[in-house]
This record gives sequence, C-alpha cells and structure tokens, in this order.
Amino acid sequence: MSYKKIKKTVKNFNIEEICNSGQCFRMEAMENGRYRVLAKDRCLEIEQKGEVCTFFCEEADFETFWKPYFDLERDYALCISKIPAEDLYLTRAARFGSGIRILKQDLWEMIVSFLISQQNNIVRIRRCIQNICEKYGEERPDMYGNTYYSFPKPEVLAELDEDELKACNLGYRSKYVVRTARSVVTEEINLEKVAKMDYAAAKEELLKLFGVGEKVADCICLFALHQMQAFPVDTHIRQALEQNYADGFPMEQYEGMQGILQQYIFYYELKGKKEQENV
DNA sequence: CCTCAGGTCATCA
DNA sequence: TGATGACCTGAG
Repeated sequence: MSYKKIKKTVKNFNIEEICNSGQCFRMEAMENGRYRVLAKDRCLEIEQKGEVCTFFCEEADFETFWKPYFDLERDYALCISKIPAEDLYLTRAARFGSGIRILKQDLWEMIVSFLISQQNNIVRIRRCIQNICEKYGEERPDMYGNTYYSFPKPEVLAELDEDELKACNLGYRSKYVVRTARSVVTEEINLEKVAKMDYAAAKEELLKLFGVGEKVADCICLFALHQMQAFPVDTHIRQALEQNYADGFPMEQYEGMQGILQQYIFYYELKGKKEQENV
C-alpha cells in the first residue's frame, strides 16, 4: 500500500486531547505513539510532535476529507481569546483542552454513535461501535495491508431485526438504531437535505428519529454538521453549569462558538478534575 | 447487592 | 409543559 506523509504545522491541535474528548469513538493511540482514525470507510494515521503533525494519506484525501474533518482552517485561539479573564472556570477549562477541535464527522455515523451513547459509558460505546463495524461493515486494507472495517451503511442496518443489535451489546438502544436506519433508507428523513439545513431546521428534523432527543440531536448537529451554536447538555455539563454559573451560562456572549466551549467544559469535567486529584 | 454511564420514550396529571 | 419510571449492560 502506498501512502504519503503530509506535514503541517497546526496551532491548537492536540491529537491526544481530540481522541479523549469523547466526540469520536473510532480513534485510538497505537503502540508506536501514532494515532489511528477510522471515519466512514477511511483510515488515517497521525503522528504529532509539538505543533508539527504528520498525516499519512494522499494529498487529495488530505485536502478534501481530512482538512475539513479536523477543522484545520478555524482559528481556535481566536475563540479562546473571547473568554473574559474574569471567567476563571471557562478560562481554566479552555486552557486544559486547548488542543481540542470540533471534528466534522459523517452524519450517519454520528447519528448511530450518539444513539448508542445514551446512558452508556465511553469505553462501552467504543466497543459497541467496533462490534457493529466488524459485523456489518466492509473489510478494507490499511496501509500495512491489515484489515479494518468501514462503518455500515443505513441500508444494511435497516434490514435487521429490531433486537438484532443486542448481539453487539447495544441493549435497549438496538431498536433505536434499526428503526432510525429504516427512516433514513425510506427517506422519511433525507440526510442529504438535513446536511444543507440550518441549525434549527436540522435539529427539528433529527428529533423525528426514534431515540433522538434534545441532547443527541445537538451532538449530531455539532459533530457532523459543524453547527457551532449547538450546545449539547448532558449530565456533566448540567452539573458544571449549576456549580459555576448560578445565574445561568452567558450563551449570548459566545455566538457561533458555543459548541466549542461545550467541548472544553465536557473534557475538563471528564479528564481535568481527575488530573487535579492526582497532583 | 447497589450505582452509574454524554438520555429518551411512554404515560399520566 | 412537567414529572416519573423503565430500559440493556458491565465496571466499580
């Protein structure tokens, strides 16, 4: 398998933080220190040394797929600079996760991933998705000739029995995924149209899917549609806001970047607090 | 044996 | 509109 090394210097990019920020469930650290990313039917390896990242892929793939995927064109430092210094909590959270990027992932993949995410922990979410890919995805060779699996298309999952995905450890979420796959295949919900809608319209459409509620719809809007206004509120975020913003979070101050802040807060609550305890 | 994990749905007032 | 319980599963 031939491949190229594409070197880029990128600020506010930390592949480890991205990997651990809980928005992508098919990214992992390899033994040699590189990271492997599976997205849709693709596979990419990344190596990072300081601000220099090496992407192992074809030039055309990098420009059309991976550059938007990692949101490389956006100035995250500019976003962080809009946080007022008086807001100690947000300043700290943004500093802790300053290498996070909002990934632009595949719409169908995010729908399934966040259907599975509800009342679930990240380790098990990853395993569920890996199980589904291995069972229903297609085999592909990576750059060493080893096999990885693509994310199964809606047509494949729509054929299944409602409880069939319990075999992949989905539990009660199995019927959410299968019924949603059917809605997509019949174009009751047309994903190509959803992808072109604005935030409000896209969210309203996604909420029609069985198993998609407020929080999951916002995750899909943020991580697939790149709607930066989306601010998914889960248990961690709710708790963090209650603790640090008694008068309410000043959402209006951060027009068009709420989703980025949500990720800083989420990642800080998930990883930052533990790190403090260990010190 | 409990409780919890990136919630949502059905049901009832 | 808002509150309440059920729901798969496995790790701690």
